[in-house]
Amino acid sequence: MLEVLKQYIVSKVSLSEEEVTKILACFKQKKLRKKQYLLQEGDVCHFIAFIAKGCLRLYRVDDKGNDHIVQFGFENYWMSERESAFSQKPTQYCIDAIEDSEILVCQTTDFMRIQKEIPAFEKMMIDLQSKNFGIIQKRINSALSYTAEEKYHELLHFQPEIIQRIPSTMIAAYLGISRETLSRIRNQVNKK
Amino acid sequence: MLEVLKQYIVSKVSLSEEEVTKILACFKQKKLRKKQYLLQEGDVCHFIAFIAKGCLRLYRVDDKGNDHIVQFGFENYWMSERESAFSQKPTQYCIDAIEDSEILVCQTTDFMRIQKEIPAFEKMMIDLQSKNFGIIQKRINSALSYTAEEKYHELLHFQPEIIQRIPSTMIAAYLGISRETLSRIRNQVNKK
DNA sequence: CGATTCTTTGAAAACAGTCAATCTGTGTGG
DNA sequence: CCACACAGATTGACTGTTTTCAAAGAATCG
Repeated sequence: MLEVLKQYIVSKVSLSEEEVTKILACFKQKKLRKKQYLLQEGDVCHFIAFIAKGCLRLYRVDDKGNDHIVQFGFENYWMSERESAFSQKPTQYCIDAIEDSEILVCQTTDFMRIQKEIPAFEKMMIDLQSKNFGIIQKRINSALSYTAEEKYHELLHFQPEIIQRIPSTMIAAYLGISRETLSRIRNQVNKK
Repeated sequence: MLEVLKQYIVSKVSLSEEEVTKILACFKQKKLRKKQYLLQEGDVCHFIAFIAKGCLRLYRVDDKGNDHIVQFGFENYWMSERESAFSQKPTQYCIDAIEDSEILVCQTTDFMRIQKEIPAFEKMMIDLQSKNFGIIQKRINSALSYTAEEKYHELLHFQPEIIQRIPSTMIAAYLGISRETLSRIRNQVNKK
């Protein structure tokens, strides 16, 4: 399972064998069953996780009990709640597994340390974060400007993996529309 | 004008006089007239700017010509289009001044350099970014889950400065609702 | 002061949400 | 292997919200 992370790292940056080993040493394997929590509202997030297999979600539950999904994570994605991890304050979000998953977990403190020790690794993470920033900006944009149908088509076009793998209730919670509306849109699309 | 940035920095981290001078040396003053662009769609963003006075917006124009505002920036805020700045690719966003403004501009390359040279400064920026991440996550959440009226109330509560300073057309573009709807909501609120 | 831009208001139409009922598929236990 | 229960997905009718369009009113700037 560590092998997946190793492959991921060497594909992104060139590091010595030694450095790679040092990085991998900070991670612990963990298996998550479907629906199992990795982080719950009120916890402080002390980790960053790499997804070797499966898929997770980061979401928030509102007063009425509805959840709103901020982000999905699949194989080769990182998952964390940065706000809490940096501020060391309790989070308002949850993370759980959508499928049985295998992840590699690193404590925030260790993660900061290896970033400092291995600048190339730090650079990789900074690049990733700025890319992420772009994605999240795009997401704000589409949430603000698109109709339900347009949101669905955007997803179909840019993240078809989500549509294939994720149950539709969750897709609705990700797009900010009701299950029923999503269902109707799907039907229309299929008829065409 | 550099004084504003200096005050900002020393209030956040403790640095030697020398280090502060080194940082300030990377910034150039620039005045922006109201409506003047700092970044246009298609440009590559090579800078990060500190707002000493005034206010700016980061936004995107869609196919129909409507703009959608991702972010406002006031005094003591940083403004940049990170995605483009990191990837060195043309941006899809615009930045312009909402009021006559005074900003301090630093080239991305210089900025990266001083971050490396002065770790405390880097830490300050990383902290800031994670805080920013939290804000942006909250923004996704409210865009997905709130009605127009709830969005307005949230703004009134958490960012009253925006309501006081920004013309309402732009507030609507920020909340993802039409000007007319915003106008009606304002009226209802005033009557109560 | 005139011109332009921004804001408000009304009425109709489009859109999406809610509720309730039905349908589908999956897995479980008898 | 079947019957049943359960969760998820679909459908229809209705309701409520938001947009759109058009027109009028207010504010701002040169």
